[in-house]
Amino acid sequence: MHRVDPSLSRIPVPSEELAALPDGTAVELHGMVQRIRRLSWGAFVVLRRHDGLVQCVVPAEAAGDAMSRLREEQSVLFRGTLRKAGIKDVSIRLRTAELQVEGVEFLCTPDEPPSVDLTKKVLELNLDTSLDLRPVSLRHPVERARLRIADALCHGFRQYLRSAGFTEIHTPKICFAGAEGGANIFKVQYFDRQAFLAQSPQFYKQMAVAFFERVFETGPVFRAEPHQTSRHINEYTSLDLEMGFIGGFADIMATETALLASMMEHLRGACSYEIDLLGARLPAVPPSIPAVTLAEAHSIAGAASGRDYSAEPDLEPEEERLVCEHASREWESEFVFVTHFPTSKRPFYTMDDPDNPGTTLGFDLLFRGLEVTTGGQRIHEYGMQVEKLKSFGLDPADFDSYLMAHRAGLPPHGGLAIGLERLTARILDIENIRLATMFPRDAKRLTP
RNA sequence: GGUCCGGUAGUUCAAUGGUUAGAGCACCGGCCUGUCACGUCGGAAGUUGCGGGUUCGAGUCCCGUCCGGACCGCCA
Repeated sequence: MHRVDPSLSRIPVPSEELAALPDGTAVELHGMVQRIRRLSWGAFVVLRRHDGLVQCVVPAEAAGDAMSRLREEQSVLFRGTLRKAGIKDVSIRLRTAELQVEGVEFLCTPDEPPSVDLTKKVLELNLDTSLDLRPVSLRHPVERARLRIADALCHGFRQYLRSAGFTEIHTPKICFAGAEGGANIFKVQYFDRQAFLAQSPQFYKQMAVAFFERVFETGPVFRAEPHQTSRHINEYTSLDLEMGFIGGFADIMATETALLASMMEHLRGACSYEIDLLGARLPAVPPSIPAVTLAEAHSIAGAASGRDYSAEPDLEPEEERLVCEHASREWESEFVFVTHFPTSKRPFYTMDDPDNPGTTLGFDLLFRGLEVTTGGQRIHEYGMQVEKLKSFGLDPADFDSYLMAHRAGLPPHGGLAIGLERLTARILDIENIRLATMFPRDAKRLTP
């Protein structure tokens, strides 16, 4: 037996701390070689570290044959001293100092040069190429910065909800039945039975309301729909929450408003480098996000386009854009809630509005022309839920384990789900949400 | 699933139906150089997605097929 050496648990020094070190401090930096500019006396080597790029000065005499062995995408360990510098390149994170290298250790040299030019300021790849080459293309500073934004949003989501009395849960992704119904569910072989991939943590988070009152989850959900658009993928990250003891569905919208404000504040603080690099324009979350009914949304969109949408049971993508433009112009909000979708268009667990029969206490949140959230108040009474299942043509017996929670009593509750990739894409003004996804899954893409 | 658009070098793109299909970046070699999208000279790099057809001649026109994209349906 031997014990693990605890001193091996080293944390890479953040760039902010490097920037604060006095001139001449001896440091060791590891990383991968992002780009090399060879000069007569040596080379400038831009090192890709965990949190950003740093410029290193490698004199020819620094380490024997190091100059001739240097390659892009090598893993290296540089020993040297920090020196003040004024670096113009905004893709470099540490701009006030550089590493004067005195010793080089090569940890790994790639077998082939990268298949795309990672030294460019912007990786100008076709979407398909970028996705095919994901293990390489994501090494580019701009490409990986998008995922860092998504990470910060996720972190902000967790941080706010934990501070607001929510418990993080982890629900199964292999399920007996789907929450949303319909044919858009992936079947999987589960030993000798058929199971399904979760379309949503809906059932489980509702059950959890009875024991944790407020819960959230960040995890994958799966939709087997053959859609082929810039805003759909078949596996996406759902930022879910569910909360009990609500006074009405407006409580949920109010919670999302505070949540989004907190997430943006966190993002601004955690990702200033990435925000600058990507030229991201963070939205201001108003103290109160405007809300319109579906009927009002149709009327706003109709006035803008001259078309009549009033018979549509749902919002068309064009309407989402028009309503957002209207909200931005007239109400100074890039966010807008749309409420009261028809009963037939919302899942069976959605509560109907007793004051407006045929419509639901559900909402969508539109942001910069795209639906980024769906939420609503759920049915908490057993009898009401059984009746609605039947009216949807479903057999309550198929939902016995779900209805067990209703029979045992549930507080009035509701919740929502934010599409992480969609939110990220709209914040960054990315055309296709696949670029806000590390390894997107769609009808035509299963690798990498 | 429907409609429309596209597929040329590793990559991003050019190329009236008419010489040997070109350019930038990357790559390889030389020169220069505290660079920062470094500069400069040269080199290598192609089954024009695939199959058929029209034509004296097809990257280009036609048909089929494969792959991809946008929009729609559906949804976050």
